[in-house]
Amino acid sequence: MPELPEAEVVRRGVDRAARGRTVTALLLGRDRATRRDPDPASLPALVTGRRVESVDRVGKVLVVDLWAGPGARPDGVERDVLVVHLGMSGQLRTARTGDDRPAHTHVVWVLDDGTELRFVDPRTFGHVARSTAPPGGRPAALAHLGPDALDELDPAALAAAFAGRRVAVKARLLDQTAVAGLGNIYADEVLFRAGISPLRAAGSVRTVEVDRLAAAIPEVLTAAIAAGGSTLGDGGYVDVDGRTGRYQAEHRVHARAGQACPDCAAPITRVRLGGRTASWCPRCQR
DNA sequence: AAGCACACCTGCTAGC
DNA sequence: TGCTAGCAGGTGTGCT
Repeated sequence: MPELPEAEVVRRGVDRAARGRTVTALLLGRDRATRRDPDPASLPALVTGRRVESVDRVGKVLVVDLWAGPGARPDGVERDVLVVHLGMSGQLRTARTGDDRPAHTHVVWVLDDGTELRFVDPRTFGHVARSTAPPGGRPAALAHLGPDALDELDPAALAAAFAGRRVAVKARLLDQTAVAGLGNIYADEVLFRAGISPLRAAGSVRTVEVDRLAAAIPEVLTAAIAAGGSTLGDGGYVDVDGRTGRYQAEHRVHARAGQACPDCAAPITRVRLGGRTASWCPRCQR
């Protein structure tokens, strides 16, 4: 479910709830949620007693920075972090300690103020794992990700990601090693706003088109964050307080096959592309 | 070696 | 009403 805007809305909620708090216990449920960690059994000992210094984001992945305290962390020290990937169906939810936990709660951070943070993930494509990060840098576990679509992408970086690639431009946008943060919803939306067909070979996109796309990406992502993200029909995405997003009302093409294009009124088409569904306007997008 | 299919899961919906 | 097939926001692996 969550793409960059949803991850960012969740990040802000986790930051509000957990930054500065000390973790008094880490409870692990289903093993699969920690399958990417080198030694899941030792995670509670690693995390318990640590203070949440910051909650960051790279692409769709959240980074919870933990410091053993008690004082401020000195500069220049390698950081222990937990990376949290929400996968298709993952949620992070805050609640009072003692409240009933929903089904599919796989990881619980018990905090020192009587609240807890829960990782809930029915489809179990998400995960929680430890990593380490250099001062001010990215965790080692996220080294493979390309530039963050909101914070690190510029026209030159996007052009470099496309150069010489014969793969469809939408598939390239979904490749997290090329650009980190776009998923199926926002890839459809940014291509529409840039007037580019999702089926075009990435390497065939001209400079002027790359520039339009590089401008559309932060515009769409910023607007989506401001609207609290996108919650599609199944209601799967909610923020830490259980609130749904509102950006789905602004979608121009995603999941609107058969409806009229908002710009030209031609019917929006859906095609199968790399095992996913792409929605686009064949008249506006060339 | 880029690009592709597939596996990994659960839940919901559309259709019979 | 009840069953089943198909589909869903993602990504790591292994094949060609």
